[in-house]
Amino acid sequence: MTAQDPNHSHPPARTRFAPSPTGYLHLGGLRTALFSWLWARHTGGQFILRVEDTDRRRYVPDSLDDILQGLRWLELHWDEGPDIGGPYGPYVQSQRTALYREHAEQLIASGHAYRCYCTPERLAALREEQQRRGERTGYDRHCRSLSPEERAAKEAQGLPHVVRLAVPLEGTTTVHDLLRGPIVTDNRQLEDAVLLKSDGMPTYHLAVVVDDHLMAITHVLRGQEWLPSAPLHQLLYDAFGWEPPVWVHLPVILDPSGRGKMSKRRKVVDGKEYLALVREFMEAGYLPEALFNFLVNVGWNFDPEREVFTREEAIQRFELQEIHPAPAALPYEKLEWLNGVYIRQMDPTELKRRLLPFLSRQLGIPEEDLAGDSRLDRLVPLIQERIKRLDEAAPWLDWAFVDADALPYESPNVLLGRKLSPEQSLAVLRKGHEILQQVEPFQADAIQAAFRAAAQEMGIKAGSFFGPFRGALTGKRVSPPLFESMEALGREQVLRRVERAIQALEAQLQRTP
RNA sequence: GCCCCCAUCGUCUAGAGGACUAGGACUCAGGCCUUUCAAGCCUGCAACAGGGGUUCGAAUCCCCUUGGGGGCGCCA
Repeated sequence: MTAQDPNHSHPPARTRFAPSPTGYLHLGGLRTALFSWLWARHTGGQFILRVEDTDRRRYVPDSLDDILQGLRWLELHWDEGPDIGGPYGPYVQSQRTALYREHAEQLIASGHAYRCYCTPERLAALREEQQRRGERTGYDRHCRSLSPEERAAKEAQGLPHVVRLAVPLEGTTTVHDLLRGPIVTDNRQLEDAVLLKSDGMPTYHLAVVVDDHLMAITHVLRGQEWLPSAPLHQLLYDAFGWEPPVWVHLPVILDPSGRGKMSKRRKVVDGKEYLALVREFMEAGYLPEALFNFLVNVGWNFDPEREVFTREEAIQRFELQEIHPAPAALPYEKLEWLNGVYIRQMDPTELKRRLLPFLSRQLGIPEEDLAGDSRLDRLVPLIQERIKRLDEAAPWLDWAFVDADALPYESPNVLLGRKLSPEQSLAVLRKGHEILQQVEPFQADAIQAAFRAAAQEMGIKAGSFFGPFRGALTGKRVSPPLFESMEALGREQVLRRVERAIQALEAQLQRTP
């Protein structure tokens, strides 16, 4: 049995998702969280949430809520985290600053790090000069070679300082990425990165290494943009004498045009708008189970012959080694299709329940009123196979929730049957009105049978005969199935609408004799 | 500019040297069904980036080129 055997069992893994509260959750972040969660669940381990809030300047107050909400929406529940605690807390980096300082001191003492007193101005000037000369930008290690006397003098002045990693001047550093194998970096390509900022906060490099180790994280899944700094992290693990976790650098998600990393803003390509934030997908009426299914199949493949699967099945089959390391553009049309698949296979009662907030908002009707409206129970199954997103239901159903008098016949053409003149359409409506008054029971089958008979009698194709009623009922050319819609509306409303349509057509004929 | 990663239909992907006439899905096109629109069913279009090796045999292994992506902050 090889390590790549899908049936190979793995020891319980501890994975984490470590967002920074500097912006709203986007699909790239959600995918990283999803894969981390999947691996923890697959191995029967733990999924940890940690907040990396060490950048005070970029902090966005409601972003953490947004992130937690997004994860909960997809039901990626964490076993340890800032809100629920756990044995390795606290899970918020700003509450762990003492830990980082201690570890930075430890590195200084062991000669793996040093204090640097260079001012931001000096660094900016240095970078500018390097760029002007076309050199690789980076710190020139000015403070690394300070003598003890010089250091003491700077200290005596009380100068602000950072702590930098003393990268070996020679040799190579090897990072083992699960998907790519060993990656060897010449240490001369590496910078003496800042570990502790002058405000006492750690940078990502220090914090992530200290926390992942202290929290006993076994597998680090993160975006590929971290690959270039992974050697730094390896060096830190070496300096501390710790064993690094398994690193899995996930392929970046490209924006829909396929060029460039997906941004956090919705993107317009060829006139189509592509969402980026998880909250936008929620608001647009995508189902979490569909988004879950969709995201799992980008960068990994559940089964070459099967597109639709449950989360339990995904947990069971998921394997880190099978992740495809190439960057991928999100196939949005596939998400649209998948969402439709999930809507269609949903229990209609459940669909109605999920539709309520959307219909309420879009139709301006309180949710409670809609929930108790029996018309909706009849109507929802009719649109179930016609919508791909929950926000598409309202335009299919709005006509049913206005009074007959309020229904606009904006284009008189909606009242005309296909290939029928206004006069013929009027005759059809009058005939139908008669039928609708008498037909018993007022149910789809009975109405349809009567209508078909009438159509045949008049020598009109059934489809053409039905057209004027579709318009009369809904004010639209496209609607849910006609007879079921009639049944849902009830005889009285249907008759009033047909009467109004007859009046409208009569008025039109008088105007244009 | 320097460093790194990646490379199969338009897109997401299957493919672990012979089972490849390169499979599936979305999209698109055509057809069937039909009460509008959908849904469903059927059919079709469509890819191994290029060049060198290795091998009896390469989509698969190696090298180069090209292309794409990422990174080079007291951001994460």
